[in-house]
Amino acid sequence: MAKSDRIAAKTKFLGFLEEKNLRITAQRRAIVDTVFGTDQHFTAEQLLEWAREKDSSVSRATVYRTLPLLTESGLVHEMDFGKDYKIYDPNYADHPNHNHIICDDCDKIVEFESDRLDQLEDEISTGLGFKVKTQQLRINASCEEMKRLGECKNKGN
Amino acid sequence: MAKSDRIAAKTKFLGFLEEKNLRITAQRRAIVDTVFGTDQHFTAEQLLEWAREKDSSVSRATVYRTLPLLTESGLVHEMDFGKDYKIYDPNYADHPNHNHIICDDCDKIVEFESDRLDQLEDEISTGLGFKVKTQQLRINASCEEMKRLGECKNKGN
DNA sequence: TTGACGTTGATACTGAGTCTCAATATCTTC
DNA sequence: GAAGATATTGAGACTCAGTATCAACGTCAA
Repeated sequence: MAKSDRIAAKTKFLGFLEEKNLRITAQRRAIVDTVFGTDQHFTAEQLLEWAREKDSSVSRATVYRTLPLLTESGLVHEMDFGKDYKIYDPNYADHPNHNHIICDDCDKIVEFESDRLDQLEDEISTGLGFKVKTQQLRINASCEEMKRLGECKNKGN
Repeated sequence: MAKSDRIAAKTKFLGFLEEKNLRITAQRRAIVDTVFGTDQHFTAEQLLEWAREKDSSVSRATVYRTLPLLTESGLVHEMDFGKDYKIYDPNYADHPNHNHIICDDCDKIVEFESDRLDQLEDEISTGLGFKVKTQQLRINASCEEMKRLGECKNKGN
């Protein structure tokens, strides 16, 4: 995400708050600055830690209260990969329909989009009498190619 | 799952225990009977409750200890739909590659398989340098058709 | 029957996420 | 700028699925 996009995302979120008659507080600013100051996926606990570096008064409760606002605004995407925690993606606005391949060896997450996939999912769902609301394809894989290129760091177990 | 398949699954699991030099206990029998005595998806807590009806001595710990054995044996499939609990599917041996549509209104889960989908996933993954190990497509949807047929019971909230 | 050892239940614990509530900050109105 | 209505805050208690511990017990081969 380019720097201009980050500023745009931040502005959009502040607008979202205003629309809903929610207040712009120092803590929310710190959280939003953090979220749109990185391209990385993060967990709630990571966000808490990072946001506290900007404003030490940010509490766990506020982080957990702000995350649903961020996802509701459509700027951040919440993902559940079946670990014990959720993962958040700050690049959602740019890639709203992406899927994930997770390397079981190194935990690396790769995103991809596919119109053919979206189409097929739609077709199948409609055939079964459903209307797709959201969709999440998760592929667990081993990164053969990445290993060869030395990009896969095996977990030490 | 037909009754004969259930008995087969149970026998296979007992064989799996024997192979691994694990003991066949009354509690494991109760759990296995429960698992292969239903077609329904279930949670760990549900399994505990049901198994206790067969043998009141079954403890929560034993259920949680037996579930990984059941999934390791390949007879039961563990799924995480991003709720706060995992869901287990006792029909896995018969349909090892199925996907799920979840109705957001009534929590109903519908399974489906698609060769075209499997193929497409494989193609995309290979193109990105990965080798698929497992895959899980989850579609959250509203069951338009089911509502019309009166099969969707909206949650009361 | 014995004994090695796998398995058990009760219960304490973990950790992500939620709830509560009194204190505080924001923003609008004047 | 002050006041007031009310949204928001942090600390910490709480929830709940799942895990770890450990002494007592059950299984099964010999």
